[in-house]
Amino acid sequence: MGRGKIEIKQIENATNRQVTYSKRRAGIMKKTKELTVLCDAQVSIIMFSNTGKFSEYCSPDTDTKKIFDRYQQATGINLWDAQYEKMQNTMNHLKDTNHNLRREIRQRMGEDLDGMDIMDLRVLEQNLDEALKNVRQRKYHVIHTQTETYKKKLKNSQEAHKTLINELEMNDEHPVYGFVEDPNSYDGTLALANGGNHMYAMRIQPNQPNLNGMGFGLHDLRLA
Amino acid sequence: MGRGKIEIKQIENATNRQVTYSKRRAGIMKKTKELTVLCDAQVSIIMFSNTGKFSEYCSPDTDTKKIFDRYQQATGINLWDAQYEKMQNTMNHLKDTNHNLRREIRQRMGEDLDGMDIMDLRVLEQNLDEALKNVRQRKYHVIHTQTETYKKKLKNSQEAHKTLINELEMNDEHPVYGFVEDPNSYDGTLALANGGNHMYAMRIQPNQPNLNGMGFGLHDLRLA
DNA sequence: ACCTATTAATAATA
DNA sequence: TTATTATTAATAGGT
Repeated sequence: MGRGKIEIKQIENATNRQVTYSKRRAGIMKKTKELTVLCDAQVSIIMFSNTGKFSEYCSPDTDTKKIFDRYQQATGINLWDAQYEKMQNTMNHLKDTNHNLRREIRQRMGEDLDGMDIMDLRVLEQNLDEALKNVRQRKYHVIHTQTETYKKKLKNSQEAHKTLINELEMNDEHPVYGFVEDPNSYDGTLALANGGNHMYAMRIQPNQPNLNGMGFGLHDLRLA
Repeated sequence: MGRGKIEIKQIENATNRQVTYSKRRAGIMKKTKELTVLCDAQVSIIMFSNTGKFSEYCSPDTDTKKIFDRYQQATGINLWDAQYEKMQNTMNHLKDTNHNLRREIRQRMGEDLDGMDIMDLRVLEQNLDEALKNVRQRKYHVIHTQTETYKKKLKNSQEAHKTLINELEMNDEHPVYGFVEDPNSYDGTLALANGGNHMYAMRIQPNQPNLNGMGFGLHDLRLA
């Protein structure tokens, strides 16, 4: 159906190929439209040319997604649903795990203990006792470290001052006693080293303050 | 292109329609195959006839899913990816939550405390202290309840025995002292009411035993 | 993009 | 469904 018969094999000349693609594509689309009208069929065509050009046809009264859904039904083969279901399972598993983790935390907070028997409670008690010891130990360690740091800073500061004042005295030969700091003004910090359990007492009751990242104390344990 | 020209509108006669569908479908498929060969194009055709009959064409060196993936890229409109991405986000969020819950539990176990400052530690300490009190209180409550139950059982049992023995005495007029139980043989149970902290001591050290469902103590906190 | 000789598709029919 | 064939439609190559 042209000025000569052609062999059905790849057209070498790129321009010719492009022209033929356009013409024949138009022909197929036209035929398809006619088919849908004449025979009341539902058709989806998706085409990519050699050069990546995209074109599609879809019969009226439907859309590509619907046709594809139907295609999946018809073929039975369905990669998406498998993937989807797998994700759904993973998600449910994560939700369950989270739920259980929240329960464990509630129990570690001394709530939700109704389902536990004596053995459970004894294990939990011992566990909490150990934890408490660790936390106290760590707290005292941090306080001690911090106090040492402050002590050193104070000492350095005082020595810097002394040096400065000595220099002033050397230069001016007029002692300036007013600039000597009272070491006791730093004691607010040192008080922490002695336990200082009263210091932030009033701030402990309200909602958990900003803590270490998303760690201890920031989850709504009633969720999931 | 037939024995006469036809108007492009739905063919009323069902048989005719069916015949035309078959013929024209074959024509379109043939043309499409030719196109893919001549022009090196990638095409997917999905067709459903009036009567629900499914047929498809897909160019060689690819498959319908690939073409559809490409279609989604080309159109940008993509219901599946949107859904997929949404699930992925939810999943990531769940994983994060999971991770944080595990960390909180580790901290409540006295581990992973390096990132916490004095305030954090103080709050955690107070929280654990409260929890410990709750757990102890609950433990004693459970022990007390259980002990009371045993006491009642014991009492009932003894009374049942007495009644029985009385009845025997009445009937036989031969007292049977040997059957009177020694109430102190039940003291193993009563001991629990007095704290009994030594009783299961040797069983506490090994791996956490079966606890309340999936609650306290069953998660691998290093995961996620 | 248009033209048109030529081939291909297909409507009616069996 | 398949085969035939008169007729229309598609299109290859040229402009």
